[in-house]
Amino acid sequence: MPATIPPLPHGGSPTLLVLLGPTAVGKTALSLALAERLGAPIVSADSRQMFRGMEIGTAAPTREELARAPHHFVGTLAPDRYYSAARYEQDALRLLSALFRTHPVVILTGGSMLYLDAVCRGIDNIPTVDDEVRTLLRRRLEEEGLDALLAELRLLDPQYYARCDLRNTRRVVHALEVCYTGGRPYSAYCTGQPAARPWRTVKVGLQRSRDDLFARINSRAERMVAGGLIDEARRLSPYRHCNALNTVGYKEAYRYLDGEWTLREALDKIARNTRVYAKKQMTWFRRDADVQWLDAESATAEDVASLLNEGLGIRN
RNA sequence: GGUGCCAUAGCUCAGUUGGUAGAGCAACGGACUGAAAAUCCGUGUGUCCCCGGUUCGAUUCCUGGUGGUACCA
Repeated sequence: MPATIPPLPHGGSPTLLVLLGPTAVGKTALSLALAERLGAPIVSADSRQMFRGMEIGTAAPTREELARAPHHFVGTLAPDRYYSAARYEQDALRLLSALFRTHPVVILTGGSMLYLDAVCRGIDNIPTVDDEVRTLLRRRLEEEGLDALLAELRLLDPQYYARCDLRNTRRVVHALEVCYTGGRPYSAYCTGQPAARPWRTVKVGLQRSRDDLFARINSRAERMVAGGLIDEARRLSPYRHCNALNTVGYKEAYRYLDGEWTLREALDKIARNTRVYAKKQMTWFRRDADVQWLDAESATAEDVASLLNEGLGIRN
């Protein structure tokens, strides 16, 4: 429990303390120490830890860890539930407004890059795609191919066509879905303007040397498998085609359960794909100039807390 | 011990009728606006096992060696 609750920093404005970094860097441990030091609740920004029953494969906080501070958005969704970054933004904003009524500081921690951005900067207001439109476009993609859809996108939204990754089927289809659902070009909804937030945001990133991080990822993969990841995947197999299970760790576990890979092969791939994921996260985080980086090996809750009092942070 | 086959990128392998070489995976870099642990894009990093020989030129052909592998003893 918190020894002292520090005075409201920055003239009393509520502060969202964002603790980010690649997977396995050590966010959970530091977030708990911080929560205790600041008396702050923890809001998870992890697109996979939100689902129930995926504790081992997502390295979710344990029962003991959860007991050390109030947590939100951990294990709250059924695995077959549709979810998205935009829904997360809405859910998180609602939650944060409530939490700030009683807490001067709230900790937002996780590695889901788009989820963090959704809270910090916002996602433009894009219409929700009709199921009918979605089904139709998927069928047309199969029957007519990507080129036909590209030609259509070029006509309907030349602006997006010009900057779109034309090989990325998912993006092309989504842009068309929005065009048809909203009756306006997809790019018309993309303002790129950061949303205003009624709180101060301080972003702290945790860093480790690549060798160090990769060694932690490798040994964590071993521990997951030893700790029952395969059984967990087996229990979740009714949902294996849901997006929740389109996740590093489970995909490889199913290849093993299907007899395609040995356990050793699956384990090696889990470690490897987790390393690839971590690199992708670092690529994303690196370009964010608002992040203040700390060395994960030596950073203490005290170090992070002191950043709060320096008046640094982003005000939208 | 004998005979055959193999030795090329970090790994699995392709290829060069003799003109110093490429795929997949990994690695490295990047993109990212309602599926984001998702989806997609870019980059070849090499004593072509070693010593000789033939040749204008050998990773490629030939002698020998080393290592591996299969079969026969």
